[in-house]
Amino acid sequence: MDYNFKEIEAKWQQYWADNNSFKTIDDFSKPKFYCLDMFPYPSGAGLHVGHPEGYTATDIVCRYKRSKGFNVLHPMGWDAFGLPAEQYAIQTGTHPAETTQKNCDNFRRQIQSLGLSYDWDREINTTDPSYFKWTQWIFTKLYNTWFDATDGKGKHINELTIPEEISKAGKKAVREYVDQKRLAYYGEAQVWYCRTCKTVCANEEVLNDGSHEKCGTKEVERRFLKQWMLRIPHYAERLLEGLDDLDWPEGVKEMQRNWIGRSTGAEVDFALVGTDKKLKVYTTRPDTLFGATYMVVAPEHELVSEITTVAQKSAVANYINSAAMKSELDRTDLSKGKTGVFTGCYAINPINGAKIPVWVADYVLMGYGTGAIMAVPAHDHRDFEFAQTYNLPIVCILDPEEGVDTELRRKILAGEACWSEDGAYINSVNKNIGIDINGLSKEKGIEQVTSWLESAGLGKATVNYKLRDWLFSRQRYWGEPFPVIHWEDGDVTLLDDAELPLLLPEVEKYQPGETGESPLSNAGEWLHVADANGRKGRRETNTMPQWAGSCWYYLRFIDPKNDSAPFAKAKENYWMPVDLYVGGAEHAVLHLLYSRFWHKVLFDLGIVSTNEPFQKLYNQGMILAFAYETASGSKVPSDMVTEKEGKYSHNETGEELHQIVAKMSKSLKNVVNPDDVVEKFGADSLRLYEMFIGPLDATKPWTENGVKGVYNFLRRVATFFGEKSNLTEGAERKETLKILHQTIKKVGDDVEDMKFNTAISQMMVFTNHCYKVGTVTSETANIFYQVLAPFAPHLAEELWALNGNLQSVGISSWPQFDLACLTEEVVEYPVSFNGKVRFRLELPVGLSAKEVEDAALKSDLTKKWIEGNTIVKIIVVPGKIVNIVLR
RNA sequence: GCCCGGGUGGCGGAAUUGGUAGACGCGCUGGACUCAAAAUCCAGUGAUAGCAAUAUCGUGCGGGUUCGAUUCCCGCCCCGGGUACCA
Repeated sequence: MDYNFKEIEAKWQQYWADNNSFKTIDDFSKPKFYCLDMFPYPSGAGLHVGHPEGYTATDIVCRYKRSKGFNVLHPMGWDAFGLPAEQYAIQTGTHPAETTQKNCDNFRRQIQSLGLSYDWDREINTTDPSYFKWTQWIFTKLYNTWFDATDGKGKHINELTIPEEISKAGKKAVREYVDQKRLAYYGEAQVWYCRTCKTVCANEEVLNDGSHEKCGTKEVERRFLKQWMLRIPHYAERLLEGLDDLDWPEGVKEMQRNWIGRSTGAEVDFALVGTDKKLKVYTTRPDTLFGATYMVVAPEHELVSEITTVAQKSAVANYINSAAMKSELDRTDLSKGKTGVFTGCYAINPINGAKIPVWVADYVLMGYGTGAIMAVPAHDHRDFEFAQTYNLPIVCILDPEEGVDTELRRKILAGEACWSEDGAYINSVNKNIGIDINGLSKEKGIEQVTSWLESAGLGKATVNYKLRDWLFSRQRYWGEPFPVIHWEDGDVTLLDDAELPLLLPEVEKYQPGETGESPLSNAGEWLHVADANGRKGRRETNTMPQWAGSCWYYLRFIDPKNDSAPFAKAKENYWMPVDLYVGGAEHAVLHLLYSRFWHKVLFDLGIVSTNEPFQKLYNQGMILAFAYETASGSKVPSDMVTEKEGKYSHNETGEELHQIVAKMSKSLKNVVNPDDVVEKFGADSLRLYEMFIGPLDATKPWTENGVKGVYNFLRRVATFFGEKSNLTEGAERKETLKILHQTIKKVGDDVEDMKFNTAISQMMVFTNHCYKVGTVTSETANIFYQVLAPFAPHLAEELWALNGNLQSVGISSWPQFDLACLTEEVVEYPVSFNGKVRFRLELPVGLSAKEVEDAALKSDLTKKWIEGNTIVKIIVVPGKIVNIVLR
């Protein structure tokens, strides 16, 4: 048989479509397997070879699981809100929905051409009103939820007890109180704003030199704007704990832990001299209180203006101004050194009564802890650097003892060097208050000082997180509108469920408004509303960020057409959690943290039945390409490169180039389009190569010769098994049976372990064997097709049908391997002398160690190797190796 | 700086409760077929020495444990990713 992949693939794709082969039925009696791909943003560029990598892997797992009797949910959809379609709209006036539709159609066509077994009846699109209706609905749930810290659980806002003094203070006070508790709130936030683009931009879009990545101008400034925020830090502890039981790559879990950034320490109050105010600091090292020689507050700290003395007023004001002008990147640039200014105010160190100066410096950040610190320069590198710059006292209270060399220790004790590790306390006694931690180690010190602070009412043990409120609004057109109305009297209300979805208005221009307002502020008719009493209101004009739609899409796949609920409870109960989630590592934190957060809120509200959404996560590695660069490091496009005997040179200059691995890029002309690969080698070859190129989680370069290699394999399969005379009836050769059953076992095990590359190599070994022996039985062939089917489904179906099977290979059961076929009769023992293998000895299987030893000693070859030496010891590992130690 | 990955032939990669290093594929070399080429099929292919049998070396570097180390331990080097004044 010729390997006519075009014909074969078209035929079977049609067959699967006609027979609804991949339709998932909600049959609750079967064991379920929910296998999810991170759904793509349908860009205008179409599919990249990186997309089918993950999709093929999950497809193989799904086809395998189906043949093992599982009810498999394997859906696909589009994360289709996003900036590119909107920018295209600004340039051309094309409605983003139109662009999106076109791109989705193209993505769908490309994905379908790969023979992936998705249930297309469950396709979803985040921009579809029937989808974002429920995104808006979930937003209203977040808005109407508060976090009860006592129970560690989110609850409906109706369950919030209003303190009596608040209710007495009137309606406005009550509303403010409640708003402070909601998981979603509308508040002032400091954001980046680009005057050229007339829009806020993300931190990542502002480059090192203070210019805006998108337009290149330096018209970027910080603005305070009212924005929607989500109180994700309330779930910090839950998000942290939840990680422990997840089957995720350790690296991803670690990144989430770092992002959440839990630290334990204490809050300590310092009295301010000459005022009745207190300055509250957060520290992880309350034990070093004796070494606190000054304090620092962030420039934005509310007390700054109050505590600054008249003499220091202008210096402080200047400093605050210049700090405000600095970009975040300047401010956090460690190489630039620390700056600050004295406020003129002093505080009292509660542990020893010392009067210490209060400074303002921008190395202290308002957003973490209390925005103020006690500085312990002897034992904190940042404080040390600052103290050196401004000649502030450095008092060592922790002796490193034997931990360092004598010179360094001398410096540390003299306050000339900084020591942040453990040691033994010195100078840490205050008899008046009964504190003496001298000689203790760090752990004990922290414990004792903290309990003293608590008993003295000066502070308390505190847990802090780096995780911040999530800025949840964008000044964009192409996003989910917030179902929110701002009324003229200052009231804010949400639409009723019955009024959802709130659709996007048609607008004439997609350009943002003049004052940092979203393009929706141009939509006059949509914008202005009035209630029954004639009260006027204005709709929220910001839209939700792209994360919103992807936060819960895995739930919608369960019941995508439900229009009375986001999903039916019974179905959710059956399908959740997701058993396998595959996608790129770039979502290690944001998407995966955001959706875990939403999921936990929904769990608390009784809307979902599992505490976590994704039980097992697997990150596919990136697919890169070879690129070429000159000795000086400049890159050369692939079409300018000539290869000769493993050396590369420039077509025109003849300069020698060396091969590197880099991201595919248009400028390097090394982008691979999956369409071209399918056209040239077929979908099965593309699928197989995506898996054979290397381990799924590794970063690896694409090579066309590699595709040829797997194409060659498939062609050899088609040629061998397509030839009727190669298939016989009757009993199979023993050796063929052995390799066949090895293959069944290895491929099955490897699929379970996501080791697809070695599964394929085993199938190659089997095929090479078939060529060697010339014929196999048709039963052997059938079994091989079943093993091949998850990987190269089109070819497997074709051969399966050719062999007389009437139903799809996809509905057959995974073959059982027979242990009896795998057992060897002889073992080839490597015999080594002093660890070096010298020869091999064939022995019957199942001999005892003693029998193996005797047999080895009897061999003439052994005698030869022993000659002139004495045997010290003989090690026999039955079934593995013989090692004879000589002297 | 800190955290997490990873270093194995010319290349992508196999093999770890410590037990024959280099499966499978690419590339390369030789042969068959062909007027020739492509395609295909067959054989070889870690390095060095040798006609060969064979020997020595060999999993980033330096040590250690062991009968035996790619695998375990200690100390380094290099590459990739994440993060960054979080007190």
